[in-house]
Amino acid sequence: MSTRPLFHPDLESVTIVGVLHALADPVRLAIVAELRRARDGLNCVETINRIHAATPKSTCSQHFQILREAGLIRSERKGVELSNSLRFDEIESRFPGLIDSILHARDRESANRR
Amino acid sequence: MSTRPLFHPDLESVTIVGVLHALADPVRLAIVAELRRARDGLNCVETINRIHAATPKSTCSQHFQILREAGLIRSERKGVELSNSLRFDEIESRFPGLIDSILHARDRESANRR
DNA sequence: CTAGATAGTTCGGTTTTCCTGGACAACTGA
DNA sequence: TCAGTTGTCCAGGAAAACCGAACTATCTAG
Repeated sequence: MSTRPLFHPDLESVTIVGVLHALADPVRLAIVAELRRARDGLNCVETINRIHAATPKSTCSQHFQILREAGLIRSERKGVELSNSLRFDEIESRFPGLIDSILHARDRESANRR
Repeated sequence: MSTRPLFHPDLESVTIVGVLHALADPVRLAIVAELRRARDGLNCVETINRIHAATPKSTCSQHFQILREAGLIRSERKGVELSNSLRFDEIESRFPGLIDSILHARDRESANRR
């Protein structure tokens, strides 16, 4: 793993278009849903396992990078792994209700499919 | 203008990922914001004028197509033009609160920029 | 300390998607 | 019939996504 510092935009430079783009992918949306549910940070592998996605490592790495640079998640190095968590309170203060209304919409869709 | 029929997905096959992808573009998001505000259908040129976008015609045509095929707007031919309107009530019944929370987030962002 | 295993990243090539100018089709009004 | 307007289609080039393979960094067992 590289030791290059992880870039996290500050809240003011988080954009809706960036957020929507980051969420406009089934895997990334599932990652965010999972991180929303989780109490503590989750590493990438664990997150991907939980959402039952068979996505190649390099693609996952990219997905997390996109989420991070959109300002949706925060990733801290913990030894070999990253501890990823949703920047929920921050996003909530900038765009109240946004995340949950999107996640709620996703839940409704999968509920309908059954 | 072609006379080929315009495809509109029915409500059940509208997906959040599709919706988010359609909205993850500044021009398309502005179009939706404008159509949300408008009482009646707006044609493409008029819509683009109102949002002050200097976007080439062919690109606009594609933007409207993407919004239409994501299920967000309905377009009816009225002579030489299209009358575009937001499928607000439908989307609202499938994904309650989604559209407005996204548009609200967009408003907040542009309010902050001033 | 070394070997092996694990977590992520980087690189390069392929595929896919996006953007746009230019030609075109359909309608309208003069 | 002709000019102007609205929108679509097409084809290219540009940009972004995807993914295998090689690599780095860290941890653990022996």
